[in-house]
Amino acid sequence: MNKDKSSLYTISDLAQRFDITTRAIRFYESEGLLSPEREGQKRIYQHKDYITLKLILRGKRLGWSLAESRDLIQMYGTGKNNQEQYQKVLEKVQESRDRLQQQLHDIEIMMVELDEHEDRVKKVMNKK
Amino acid sequence: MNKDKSSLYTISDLAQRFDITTRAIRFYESEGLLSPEREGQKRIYQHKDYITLKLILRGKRLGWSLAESRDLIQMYGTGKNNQEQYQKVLEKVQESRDRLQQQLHDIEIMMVELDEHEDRVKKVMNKK
DNA sequence: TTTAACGTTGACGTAAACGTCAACTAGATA
DNA sequence: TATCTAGTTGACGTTTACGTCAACGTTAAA
Repeated sequence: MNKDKSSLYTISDLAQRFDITTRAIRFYESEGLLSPEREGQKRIYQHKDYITLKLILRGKRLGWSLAESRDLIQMYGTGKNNQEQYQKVLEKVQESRDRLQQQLHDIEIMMVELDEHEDRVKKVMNKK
Repeated sequence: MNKDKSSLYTISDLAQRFDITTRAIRFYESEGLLSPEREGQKRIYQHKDYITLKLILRGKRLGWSLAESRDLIQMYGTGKNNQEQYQKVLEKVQESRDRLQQQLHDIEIMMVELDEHEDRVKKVMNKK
């Protein structure tokens, strides 16, 4: 296991890589999702922080709140076998899957209805 | 075409059917998504309003803003061939589809990683 | 040594989608 | 007639996830 220099980032490094603002990154820290090292007063981020940010943003895409993502991150972070926390995360994942299922259904219907609408409009236009 | 009495609803009728509050329904009206008839000062909803509410809630599930759903609803409402509006809606639908694709990918990875995490935790426990 | 570039900590502002509460009205019922 | 039960219109409050200053501290280059 080697400590690779390339796995050190400044806050703006990370902001660029993930296309978010430094403000957002600091906010995630204030919410307990990140806890970077310091060098003086400056934050220094390591590869694990990079991974955490990936988890945060993935959670966001799935509609998770930051508090919910925090649970997931803590679970990975401790490495302990916190069964309760694990179950909570599993439930969240299941919820997300169900929501996705519903959304797939919604989108399907919406497209059918849009097609039908197009057909109706075209028919009306031909009558003229 | 018959005007069915059963297709008339009070605001709390609709609230019950869709499991939302009357406040929400009034809010949708104030945002220009609904425009029910009045009987005195009371709102009377018809079947088309029921349909509109269905569109609103489906939009919400897909992460659309009320303003976005309003475009969709207006499009259906006018019955006119507003090509520009139609294109805007189509784009929105496409966006939703893309987002869903990404989410499906995210969920898949998340589940794999949870599995891996479980395995690691179990291995550590067996070592003891 | 001054000026950039980058970083830090408050603190207040913002947007969307309602929730909550107050004050009022109208119709139905005891 | 008194009291429910629903409904109505403001108006202000709430939550989440940051955006946007302001004021200040390093560090490095000109």
